[in-house]
Amino acid sequence: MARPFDVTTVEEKWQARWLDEGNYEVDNDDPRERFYALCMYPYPSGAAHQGHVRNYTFGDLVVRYQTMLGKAVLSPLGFDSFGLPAENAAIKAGSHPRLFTDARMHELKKSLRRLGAVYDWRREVYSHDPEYMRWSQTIFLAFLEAGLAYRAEAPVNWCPGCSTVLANEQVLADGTCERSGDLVERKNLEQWFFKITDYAEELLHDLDGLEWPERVKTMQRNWIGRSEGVEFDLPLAHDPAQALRVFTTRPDTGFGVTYAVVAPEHPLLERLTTDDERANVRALVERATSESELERTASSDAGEGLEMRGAFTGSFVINPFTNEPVPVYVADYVLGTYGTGAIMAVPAEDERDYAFASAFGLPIVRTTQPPDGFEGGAYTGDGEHINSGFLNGLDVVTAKARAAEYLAEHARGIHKVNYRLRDWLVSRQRFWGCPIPIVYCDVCGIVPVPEDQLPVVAPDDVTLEANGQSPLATHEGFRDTTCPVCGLPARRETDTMDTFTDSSWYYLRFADPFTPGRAFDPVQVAKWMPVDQYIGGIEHAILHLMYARFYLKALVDIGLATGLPREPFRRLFTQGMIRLAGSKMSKSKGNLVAPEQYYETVGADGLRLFHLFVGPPADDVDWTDQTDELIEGCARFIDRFYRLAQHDDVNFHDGLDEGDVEVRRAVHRTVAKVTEGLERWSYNTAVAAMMELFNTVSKWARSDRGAERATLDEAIDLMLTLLAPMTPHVTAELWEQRHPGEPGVHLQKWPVADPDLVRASTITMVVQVNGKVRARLEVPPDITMADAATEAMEDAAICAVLAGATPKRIVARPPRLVNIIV
RNA sequence: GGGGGCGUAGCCCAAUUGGCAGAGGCAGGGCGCUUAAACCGCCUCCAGUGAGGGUUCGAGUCCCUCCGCCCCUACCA
Repeated sequence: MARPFDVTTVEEKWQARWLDEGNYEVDNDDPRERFYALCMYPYPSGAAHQGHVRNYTFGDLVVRYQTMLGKAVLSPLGFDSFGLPAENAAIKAGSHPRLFTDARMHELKKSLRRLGAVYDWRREVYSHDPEYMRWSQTIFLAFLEAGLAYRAEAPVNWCPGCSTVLANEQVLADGTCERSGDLVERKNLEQWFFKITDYAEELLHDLDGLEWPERVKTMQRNWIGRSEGVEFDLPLAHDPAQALRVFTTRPDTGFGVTYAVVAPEHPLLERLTTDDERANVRALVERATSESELERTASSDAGEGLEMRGAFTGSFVINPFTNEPVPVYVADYVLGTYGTGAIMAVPAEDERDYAFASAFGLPIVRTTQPPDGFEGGAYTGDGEHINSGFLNGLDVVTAKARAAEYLAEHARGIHKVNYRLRDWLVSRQRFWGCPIPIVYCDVCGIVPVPEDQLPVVAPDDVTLEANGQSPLATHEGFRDTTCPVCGLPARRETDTMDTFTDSSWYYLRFADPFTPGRAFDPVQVAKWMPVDQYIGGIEHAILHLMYARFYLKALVDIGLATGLPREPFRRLFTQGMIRLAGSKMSKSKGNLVAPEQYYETVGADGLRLFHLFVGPPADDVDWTDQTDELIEGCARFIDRFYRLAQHDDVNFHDGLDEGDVEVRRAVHRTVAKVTEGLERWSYNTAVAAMMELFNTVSKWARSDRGAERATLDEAIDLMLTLLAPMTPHVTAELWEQRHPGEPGVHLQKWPVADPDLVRASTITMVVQVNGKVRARLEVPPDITMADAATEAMEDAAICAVLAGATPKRIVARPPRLVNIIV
């Protein structure tokens, strides 16, 4: 494509200049109003892909726009540089993850610079920087001291492919690893956990005050999974001094409890099991604990084999409502890790219980009257209680309260809130992560590495193998140490931390990486926090965003972030995914369309404009055969604008006429439209408004009569200003051509539309008769309801249509419309 | 199974939040420029809003039902 300027030369010139000028380096004592704009820092996987381009285009627009509004904008960037891909690649290539990562980071940085995005690079943070690791480890130890980090044996998700433990969040619904796709196994291991569950209620509650997409808030609410109910005792029939403790959200259905179920891991199971049933129970427990989640659920999904998933223990417990004994089963559909690990089963009002009862031939007693015509098994809706003694006749809400009171009196019942959220498992049996700064001493136990010995950094000469062991465990020089307390031989922790720990506090480090001797100075950080606009992918809706929220709350509580707000991200925007042939464009799928090729042809500005223009920023983008044509269309607009700004084919006249004033009106209306578009994330319509204005101005200036000079100058300068955050290179270049020696376009004040010009002198009012458009009138914008009706009725065309008929009703919505009903 | 979102022209998308369905772009067609083509400039074609019903003076927009696609989640008692 022949272009009116050399894209590469112009873009490189300005990229270099922005780096030199340092206009986007802001100090913590900057007197301007503050704005913290943050894009999720990337995992360095090599050159930027279209997802990055989209993300950082939006981010850069926000940074430049807010700066032009006169604010001091904090715009930092760093790299999420620990993680599995680098380690796996290093194993394959026989090199070191650091070499690999550093190269990729360099590449990505270059590629982002090529996009024209501006950052305060003095604040750069990357996870594997020993200086960053020092504070990641300090925070771990602070959590430990505060009781927020603990060690426990737990059944964990073990991925044989990645040879590491995974967090629940990293296991897909089908029981496979989100990364490698391998079937996840269950294993019991001693692991480190963070007590995120201590914050479950606050994490849930504080969502209300955040300007986040509802979708993301809903996902977090579901993940936390708060449920309210009653915990109470089911006394053992053969030994009433002992009881099985259960949790239910439906105490009102107590009269319908026909059996109870304990999880295979339940501590009482052994005692509940009678000799006759022992073999069956053992077989079930064996199967349940060894099978993967996928195998466990496969049978129920197929609707068969449910009888394989449970067994009678031989024992009975007393239903406190009926005082009748009911059998106790063990079944794998009850989870050992939720509630009390045991349930009362009400087949008539719970679908899972219904299916189980049906398979085992257990009685089903309705306690809630289903509506007429209800078909199917369990009825979980509201209704009048039946077969329920003192609860008969009540609705569910009332019956719940009454039943809870009863249980409190007769079965040690207490009101209880349970959460689905589990504590955060942070241990990883991998090399390329931040080492957990702990020493195990036979005498002193778990000993934190003293602060003056931090950071604990992994040695370079480690043999990396995917053999199921922490690579550091095989390195004697690292593993074997002495106890910091007693000096006797001791062993280091050889696991590393989940990389989500790194991204849980990087936004704090960005705000103050300057204060020596600490992770950050809360007083400095408080000048910026919370992040005013956080931008990233929807894929982080649960994990990263939940962990980061937890970290900040915890850091405030333990005194490392005193005075800071308890929520890190005030406003969140999640951009749409780029998809190719229906699936997400990603490196792992190998379906990338590299941005590099477009830098050469349409330039960064062209590609940026495309991402802004293609559709609403929150929507997914389908990359199709036509996409290249759309991108070229964006470049074409830039070229057209460039020529107009250079007065190609433009004619001039002296003295302001009505046509010139109309253009001024259009310009100022566009200022208002674009500003509104940028404020409400409607970048596509903002770009469209620019194109529309361009068409208007171009036709006017290139007509035979031409343009009035000052009007054209104002139009072009304002257009340059409005486009400056979108296509920074070409606007900077043109501004410099037009205003040599003056401050650049990005240092200009964001324009404010002249309200007198925005207001139209007249507006077209539609007159309808019975909803059909019969006339259009030019009326003043502030026409009154009465005048609008009168003018409509007096219009000749309307009179003709009415033909003397008297209107039944006149609906006037001045100045837009009058509808006459006859 | 549960939760959420989306369906407007051949394609990507607008529509003052209940008021004339079309702002912008892509593709297509025509004309001009050109020896010619590309580039460039101008002009132009194209849907009644997935289907059906309801509320309303008025529905793309609100409410039901259905169809199609997408995302999240999944034994949490």
